[in-house]
Amino acid sequence: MKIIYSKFHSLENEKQERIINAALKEFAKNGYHKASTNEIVKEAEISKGSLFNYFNNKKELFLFLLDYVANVIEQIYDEVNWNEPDFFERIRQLGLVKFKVYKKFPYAFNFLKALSHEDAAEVKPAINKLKKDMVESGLERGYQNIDWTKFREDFDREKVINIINWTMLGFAEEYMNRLDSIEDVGMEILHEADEYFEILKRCFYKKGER
Amino acid sequence: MKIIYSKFHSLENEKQERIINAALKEFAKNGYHKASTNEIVKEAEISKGSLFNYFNNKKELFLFLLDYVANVIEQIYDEVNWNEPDFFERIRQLGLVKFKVYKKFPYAFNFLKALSHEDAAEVKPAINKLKKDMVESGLERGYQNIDWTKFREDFDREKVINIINWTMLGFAEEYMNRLDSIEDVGMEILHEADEYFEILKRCFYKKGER
DNA sequence: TATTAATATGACCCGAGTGGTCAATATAGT
DNA sequence: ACTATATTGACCACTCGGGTCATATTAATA
Repeated sequence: MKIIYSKFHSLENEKQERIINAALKEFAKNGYHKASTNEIVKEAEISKGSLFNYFNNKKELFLFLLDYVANVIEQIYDEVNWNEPDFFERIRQLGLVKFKVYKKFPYAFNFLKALSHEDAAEVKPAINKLKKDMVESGLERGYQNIDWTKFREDFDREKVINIINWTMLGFAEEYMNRLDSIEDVGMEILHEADEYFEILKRCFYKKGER
Repeated sequence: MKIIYSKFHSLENEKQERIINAALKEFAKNGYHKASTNEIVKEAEISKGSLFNYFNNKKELFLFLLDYVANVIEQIYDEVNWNEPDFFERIRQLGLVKFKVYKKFPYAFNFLKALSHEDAAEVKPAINKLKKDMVESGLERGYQNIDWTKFREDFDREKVINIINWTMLGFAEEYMNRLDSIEDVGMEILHEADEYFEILKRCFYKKGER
C-alpha cells in the first residue's frame, strides 16, 4: 500500500525541496537512527510540529525519501539516450544528467550511498526492496547498445570499464573537495572531465577510433 | 607539552590494540561528538572505569589516537624504499605496507579519512596540526626519485598519476565491499591489483619500457 | 470586516543514552 | 597475611532523542 503524503505535497515547491534536502543530508550523514529530526527542522527552517504534521513520524519521512530518490534516479535513466553507442559519450551524458540532479538535490547520492551501510531494522526491508528494483531496472539497461568494437581487444574489458568508472568517481570526489560548499558546482567540471576522457580514449580505443 | 599515558602503555599489548581498534572504529564511524565511550568499552571488552583510568577523558583518548595514528603512518613511510625509481613498483610497495597496517589496525585509515570532516571544536586544532605535519613530511617525500622518463610524454603527467591513484583507490574499495568482514583481507588482493598495474603500464609507459 | 477553517509553532514530555565518578572488589606483589 | 595496584559496573547529573498539543498565525469564506 502506497502512502500519499498529501499534506506534504500541497506545500509550495521550494519548501518541499528545503525539507527534502535537509532530511537527505541528515540521514546521509548519520544514518537512520542517529539522524536527528531536530537537526532536520533547523536546517529546513520549519518547526518541529510541521514536520510531524507532514509526516507522522521519522520512519514515514525516511520511507518517503527512499521513494522520492528512487523516482529521481528513474528520471535520470529516462533522460539518457540509451542508443548512443559510444561508451564515453554515454557516460558523459549520464554525468551531465547526474550533475543536474546534483544541483537540485546535493545529498541524494550521498543518501543513496549511505543506504548500503544502513542497519536500522525498521527500514531494512524497504531499503532492500529499493536496491532490488534499482538493480533490475538499472543494470538491465546498463551498457546496452554500446559499440565495444571501438575498444582494444588485448585488455580485459571489465577491468578497463572499472578503470574508467573509478577515474570518473575519483575525479568527481576530488573536484568536490576542492570546493568550499557542495552548492557551488559549476559547468567547468565537465570540461575538466573531458580532458580525462581524452586520455582514456587514447589508451583504450583502437588506433584511429574516436 | 606531551602527555605520556603511562597507565595505558603498561598494559599488555593485546589489550592496548583492542582498545585502540575499538576507539578508532567508533570515532571513524561517528565522529568525535557522536562517538560513544560506552560503545568503545563494550567493543574493547574492558570496563568503563578502566578506560577513564587509562585516559582521563574522551578528549585525551582522541588526542592519543591522533598521535598514535600519526606515528603509524610515519612508520609506513620509513618502511618504503624511496629509491625505487619505478612508479608502479613504488606504489605497489606502499600498498603492501599499508596492507600490513590494515591487518593490525583495520580502522586506522577510516579514522584518518574521517578527520577531514570532523568539526568538533575541542579537537580541531590538534587535527589541523596533524594534517600540517603529514603534508610536510609525507608529500615532501612524495614521488621523489621516480623515473618519469618511462612515461609517455604526450599525456598530462598529473592527470595520469591521478588516474592510476584513483584506480587503486577504487579497486581497494570495491575489493573491501566484496568481503563480509573488514578483517579477512587476504594476499590475493595484491595479485588482482597487479593485473590493473599491468594494464596501466601498457597505457602510460612508452613502448618497450617495463 | 468578522468568523471560521487550516497551518504553523515551539515549549514541553519522558525515556534513552551521554561522559564521567567512585566505593567496592579482584588481582599482584612482597 | 597484608598492602598496593588494577578493574569493575552501578550510579549521577545532564543532554538530546522522537513525538505531542495548546496556542498563535495565516488564509478562506461570508
